[in-house]
Amino acid sequence: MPLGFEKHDHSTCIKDALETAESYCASENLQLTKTRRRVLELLLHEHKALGAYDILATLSKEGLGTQPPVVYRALDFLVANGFVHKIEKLNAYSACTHPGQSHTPVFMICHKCNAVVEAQTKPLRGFLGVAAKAAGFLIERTVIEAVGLCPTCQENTPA
Amino acid sequence: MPLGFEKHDHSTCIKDALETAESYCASENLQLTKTRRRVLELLLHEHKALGAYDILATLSKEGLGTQPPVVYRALDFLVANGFVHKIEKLNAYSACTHPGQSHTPVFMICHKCNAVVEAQTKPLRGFLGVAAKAAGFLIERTVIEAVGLCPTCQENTPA
DNA sequence: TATGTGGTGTTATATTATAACATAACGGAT
DNA sequence: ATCCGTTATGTTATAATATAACACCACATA
Repeated sequence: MPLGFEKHDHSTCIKDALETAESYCASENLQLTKTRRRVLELLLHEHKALGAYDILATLSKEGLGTQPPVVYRALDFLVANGFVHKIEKLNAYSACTHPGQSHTPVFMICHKCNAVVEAQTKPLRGFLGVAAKAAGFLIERTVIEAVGLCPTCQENTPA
Repeated sequence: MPLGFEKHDHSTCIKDALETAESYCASENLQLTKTRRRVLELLLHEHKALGAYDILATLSKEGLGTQPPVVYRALDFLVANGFVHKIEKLNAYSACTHPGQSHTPVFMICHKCNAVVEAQTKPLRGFLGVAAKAAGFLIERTVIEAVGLCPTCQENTPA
């Protein structure tokens, strides 16, 4: 399965993700406005997480707004609708690479190059569910993040 | 297994945890100074996460320091040595309830009453490890947090 | 045309965290 | 005993992240 640290045709993956977002918004009567679309695009261009203020700096240059609420509103929309995830460990945001699929995302964060890859691990949800059930806890959302070294940075950082 | 939302003898669990911390520090030549000890104590008194500035407010009343670095330094020490965990989702801190045991902690966070319970789920580490291995990723730390409703709040919040 | 809903613009502020530099306390090597 | 490295504390200032609150606008529809 495509787990993400490999090279790939990036322009295609951006285009696909934008199209998916557009058609989903159309079907759900959601407005993918100029600023929202641009924020999603900026995040799709990276395989790393961007801070809200990094994004705001770009929006600002492009005349799309200068104040924090501009970017936080766009991010709220994108997160609420599953196009973007917040990486809690980094207080930063990353485009969803499995849009449309309901999922319990797992993020692998390289602390050297800051790459962020979103993996799918269905069994994980099951195990968390079992632990939660034993405690009588009702899970609504999960945050699962692993911090470490991506394959490339392991090679360049020999033990 | 004791998963934590049940009632228990709280004064005993605080005392035990402090003693464990003390003997560990003694054996490792770590200094559990007055402020560090007090911060750990404050966190042990709660089964919820406290923000750094909440803790600082108490320290300040007690004459243990008034500036942010005071509490962040104490928290850094306690986190680095495994006595306290940071709850990333809340930007807050919670005393470790399994001190001394090497573990991949899983937190269940009630968004109604703010209770935080730390569970142990060994299999989870395994599954994350498998996913990471498939991606060639080397895990160093993990953040696993579930947000939802604790048993008590489920009862008081009928569907 | 009135009214509700959702989106934007803007000012101000809250919350969380760290940089940087000075001082102190202690232990071991010379 | 003094020098020096290490660790901890005190303090000022500021950085980084996030939200409250209110005014305005556009559009749909009753």
